[in-house]
Amino acid sequence: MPLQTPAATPSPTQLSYLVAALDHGGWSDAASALGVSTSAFTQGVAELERRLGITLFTKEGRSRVPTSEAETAAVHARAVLAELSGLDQWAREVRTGNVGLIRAGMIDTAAIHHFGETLVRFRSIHPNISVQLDVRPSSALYDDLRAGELDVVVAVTPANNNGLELRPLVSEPLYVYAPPGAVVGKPDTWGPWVGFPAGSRTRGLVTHELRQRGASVDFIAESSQPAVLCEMVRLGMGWTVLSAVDAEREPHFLQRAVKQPVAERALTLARRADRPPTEALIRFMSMLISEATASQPSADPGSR
Amino acid sequence: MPLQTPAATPSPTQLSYLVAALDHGGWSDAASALGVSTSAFTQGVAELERRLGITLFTKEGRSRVPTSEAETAAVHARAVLAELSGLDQWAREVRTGNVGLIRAGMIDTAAIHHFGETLVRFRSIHPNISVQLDVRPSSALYDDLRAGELDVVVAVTPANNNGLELRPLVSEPLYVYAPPGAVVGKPDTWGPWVGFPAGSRTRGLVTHELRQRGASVDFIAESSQPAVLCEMVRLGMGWTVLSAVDAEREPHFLQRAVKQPVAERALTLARRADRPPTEALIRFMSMLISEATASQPSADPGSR
DNA sequence: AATAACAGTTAAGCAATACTTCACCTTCCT
DNA sequence: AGGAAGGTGAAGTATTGCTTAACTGTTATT
Repeated sequence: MPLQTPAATPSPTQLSYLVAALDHGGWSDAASALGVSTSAFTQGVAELERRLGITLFTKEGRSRVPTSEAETAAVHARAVLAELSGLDQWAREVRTGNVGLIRAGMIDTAAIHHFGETLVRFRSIHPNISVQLDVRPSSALYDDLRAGELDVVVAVTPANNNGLELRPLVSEPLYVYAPPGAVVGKPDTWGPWVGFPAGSRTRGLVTHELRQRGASVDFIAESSQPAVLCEMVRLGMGWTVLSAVDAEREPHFLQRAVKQPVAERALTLARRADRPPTEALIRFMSMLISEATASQPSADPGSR
Repeated sequence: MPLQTPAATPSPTQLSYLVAALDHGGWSDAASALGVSTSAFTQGVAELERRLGITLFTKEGRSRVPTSEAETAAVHARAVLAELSGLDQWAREVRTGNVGLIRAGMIDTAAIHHFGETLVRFRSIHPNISVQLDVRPSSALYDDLRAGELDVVVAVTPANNNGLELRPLVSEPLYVYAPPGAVVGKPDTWGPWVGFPAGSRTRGLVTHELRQRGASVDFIAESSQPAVLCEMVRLGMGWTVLSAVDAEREPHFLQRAVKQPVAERALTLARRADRPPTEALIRFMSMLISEATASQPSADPGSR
């Protein structure tokens, strides 16, 4: 049974014929305004009448005049076409990246210190792109990114970039901070520590570097919030390793125990490689990238 | 150059696929809900994405999940479909005759005496059918009917029914009315007359019948309004010939000068034969016809 | 690890649609 | 009467939207 659906609904083209017929003097006039032949127009109107089951025009001399039903039908037709062109226009704006929704995730350092101003500026430049920002630890962000809950993530460079497309953004030196009054000697005298939770990217990095230097890796307390770690150090609970932006900032200002950084924490921009970025997302990412390179003049300071 | 228009607009079918995809769990589910194969569904969604130029779904394992754009697009899609189904529903109501517009024309006698109540009742039975009533002399009504300004007319039976479809409604006897105190003798003593304007159907009829009886046809005043003619007669300006419903009614009540009618004026229902009546018009006409035969029990009063 | 079930895709073919052009047909105007 | 104007119909073609059937990649089962 190859019959598809004879009880067809009016096509947008046919509806546009109807409104054109009412807007213009005659059919050939209306047809050429739409850029089709009068014949196509005739057939289109006839088909519309068939589908609606209503006579829309009657012959009057050698021309056609609309019935009173045609006027009412045209009201509906115009409404349909208006909605349709609304859709069309929205699509065009999405394509050009003027509107959109970006679900972004960042670790707190990135959201606050590195890209806080960038986010504000992006929103002011693109008021019709709504940015939903999720601030959480790196691993949670990568999980959500992989699950498709997030479109883009700024976090500590992950171990496996499986299925992700990465762009390096900034590199943060990590320094050792000791409790007030502590004696800072050789690395093997450092500790005990407070730090990010076991399993976090930064914690792993720090543990590795401390071990290399022969320091203890005895963690007696954990928190994923840098501010909390700072406060613990100030209270004398232990030592920690943090980025300067996290530690040397009011109201929890700490002094570096050692001049040289013990590690480097690289922040990357990540998105799922398998889903094409929207234009809005592309704009967002390029803004992050350009701001990052601007604030961090790359690895060779002697250039130029 | 056979290329028609590659920048196609989304089809309603495709939009319905989008909303179905968001309403149901998976695509095959949605497809079967719409009564099409999953294959058709896949292709439809793909085509919609192509036409909009926007990625609406991404692969997630072995299923497909909507992007944030899809949700917004669906809002537009739903709007379009709602308007479209509004059109559809309106068309159905017009087809069944529940809604409509009827442009009717009647001579005043018909509008007031014969079908006044009918019009009121029709409006109360069919509140969504709007009846535009035009009350004018017969010839003007026929002109407008022929010009397509009116859909249906109740007037004095016309001489030429060229292109019209007629249905007899009622037949009115016309009586002679004389001024108060006038002596009523043989027809050749009647007159002078006041009557409908020369050229009107009734005037022609009356003139013809008076002439047959040997009466004068000396018209000294004209009006198309029966009430005005009555008043002229009461003021002694002349005699007239009117239907009983027009003449023997307050506040212009006249007494018949002669018991027997001098003529019969037939009122007919007329519409253009070349344009198909809407369902609403059919209902209107049948109501007029049934009321007319009810009030005028046909030519054989002894039946049953 | 093999296999089956599942969810969606792709290919091929077909019917309907929506155009085109060209030859009409009517009506109106001169 | 002759021609222009406005619309219609037929024939042919491109595009659309559907179907079935074979296929791919993922997830669950054994």
